[in-house]
Amino acid sequence: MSADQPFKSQFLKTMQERGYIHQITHPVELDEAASKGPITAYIGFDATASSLHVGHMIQIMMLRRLQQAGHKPIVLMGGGTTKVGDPTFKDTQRPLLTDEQIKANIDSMKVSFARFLTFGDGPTDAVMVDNADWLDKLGYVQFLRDYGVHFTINRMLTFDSVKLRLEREQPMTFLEFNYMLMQATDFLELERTHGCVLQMGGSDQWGNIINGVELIRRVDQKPSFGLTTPLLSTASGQKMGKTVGGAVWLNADMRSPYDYWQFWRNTEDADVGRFMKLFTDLSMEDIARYEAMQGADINEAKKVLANEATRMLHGEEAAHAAAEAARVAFEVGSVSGDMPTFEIAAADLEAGVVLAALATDAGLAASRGEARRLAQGGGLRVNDAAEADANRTITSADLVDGVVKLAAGKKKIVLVKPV
RNA sequence: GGGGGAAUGUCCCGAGUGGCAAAGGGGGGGGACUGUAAAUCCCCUGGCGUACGCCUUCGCAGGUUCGAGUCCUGCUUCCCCCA
Repeated sequence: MSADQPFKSQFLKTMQERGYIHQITHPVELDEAASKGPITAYIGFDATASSLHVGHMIQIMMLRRLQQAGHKPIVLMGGGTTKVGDPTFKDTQRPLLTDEQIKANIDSMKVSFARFLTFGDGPTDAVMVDNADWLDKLGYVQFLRDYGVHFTINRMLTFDSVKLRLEREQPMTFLEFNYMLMQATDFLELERTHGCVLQMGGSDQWGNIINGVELIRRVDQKPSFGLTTPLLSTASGQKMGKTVGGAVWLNADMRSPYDYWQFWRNTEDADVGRFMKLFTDLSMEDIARYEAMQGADINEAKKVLANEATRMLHGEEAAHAAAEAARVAFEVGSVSGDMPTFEIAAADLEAGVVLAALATDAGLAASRGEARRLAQGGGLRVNDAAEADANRTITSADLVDGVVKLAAGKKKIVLVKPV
């Protein structure tokens, strides 16, 4: 964990210099193991949504670094744990997902993983597993006898996740309390079936990861390791990952490559270097050059960051198109076909549509009232002209080059196209 | 089992005297300034309607009242104390 003694293994060296490491259970031993030969490591992902989002990127990138350094990554999908439902959000009882939904989610997420990892049967090829495969089969009594004996309540109560809850006098259910045991058995299972020796995750997972390490040591008398990443926030203290218009999904059908590019383009100055290290494959030397940029020049670095990040996820072509669309939109002030579009029946447009309704349907506002407020505040623009009256009708007379350009604020742009 | 508290604008925290679309934050959105950044300042933040307006909201279900987030009854969930 300390930066004082340099790591020997390529993997940890990279991890450290690029800023992925927050804590490691046994840094020296892990370094030793990783420098001797290929090791296997895993990260767990929930299957609650049909797409991963940028918040998952740091984890995905860790697995990528692992594979790049000649080791074997395992993607653990929480098919089993998702079935129970994450109890952390106790306020809103989230509707439980069906087996089919979970399966569909996993399939859908796999697409994104495949952009960053090479899957297959080779020694360093990534594999994907689903903890439903073993959690579903657990017998309660058997589970208690096999694993329950290795956990003391005394210790479990010392974990931050539990302690915080108790201090705030918030309820913690027994189910939730058992969660850490289930996660620990995941690690044990992977250690036995795949020879997995390392679990990685966000810093909030530290306690859970330790439990797994501990369990393996007690049950199988084998060493294993845990590594966590720092909590990612922007330089100004915001939680990383949100943007105008909600979650930044990785799947192209949920968030366009254009939006994804925009997300990275809007990175804060102070974060550019850090994000480049974490989210691109650029060399440390290149990054150092970009990091040195000052003032407005740093915008060039942001473009590079956006290009690289988008290229990895959506491919070279999509990245180019997104960059070009952005250039046209912001630097030329014109329109480009790669901007998000909203299709409307030509007949409807011919007849005329109330602007507030159109802006709402096109996704620029959540309701007509919001569109009205937006217009009154001067944030709604039609063909680049601010329009304070959201009640005016938009007709085919407003078409410019075959589209009506609607914008909410400076960055949310939608082209309305008659079909 | 007994006693005492709590649930508020469906993003979160949180004030609330019988007249309340309901204080104040945070978060979010927009504008100004800039560099598609940060910081700062200003505006907005339940839905529908062009509008006097209508509708829906304060755990759930009833009741008192011209009128209830506010009073009464029952229920649900959570917290604390006693057993």
